[in-house]
Amino acid sequence: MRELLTGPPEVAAPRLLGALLSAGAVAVRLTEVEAYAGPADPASHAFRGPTPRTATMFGPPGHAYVYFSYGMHWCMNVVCGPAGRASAVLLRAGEVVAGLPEARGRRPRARDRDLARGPARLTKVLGITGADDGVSLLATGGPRLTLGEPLPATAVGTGPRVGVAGAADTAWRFWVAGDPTVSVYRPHVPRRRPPAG
DNA sequence: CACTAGATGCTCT
DNA sequence: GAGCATCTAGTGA
Repeated sequence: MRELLTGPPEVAAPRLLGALLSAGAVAVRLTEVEAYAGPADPASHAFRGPTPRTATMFGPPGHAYVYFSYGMHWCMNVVCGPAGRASAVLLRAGEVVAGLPEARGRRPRARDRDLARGPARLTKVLGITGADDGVSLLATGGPRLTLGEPLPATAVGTGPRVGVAGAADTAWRFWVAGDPTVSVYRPHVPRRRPPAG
């Protein structure tokens, strides 16, 4: 796992499909991920160099990069690549395989297959917030948040990343083919400015 | 099912 | 101030 996460994100990302992400009682089997290649990637938060928010991405691999999105949501990445490269894998969706009661309690209106179908839904169901930014996912000793060894790869679908403006044609989104918990593709749409005045 | 609009606040320029 | 690696509720078929 550590060797895998030391490599480039477009290699690590598809291999993480099927891996188990555990947070307390709730666990998710990853079914959809995206690769982000740091300063070399126009879609990456690290594109314009390090900032306070993206500091974790520039740190060692195997840690969680958690950021706040759209004023309401948390999204989680796994930092990969050599330290300083700021590469990461965004965890976009998964299937809840443990702690179903807790998961349902955190998203009471969602059907089971939608519980972790989307990056912000996944963090909500697992109870992940900015407090988890920077924690190691590979540590031993029973930490709250852990990433298990990936299973042998099954059929993997690939396509462009969801909702990104830069490098919109780069096919760095990977998912478990045919899995119902994979989110729907949506291209980037510029936010319409409210009328002036 | 498809599509639209609004919520909501942090981050960086 | 502009721009978000999003989600939900609403409408219409």
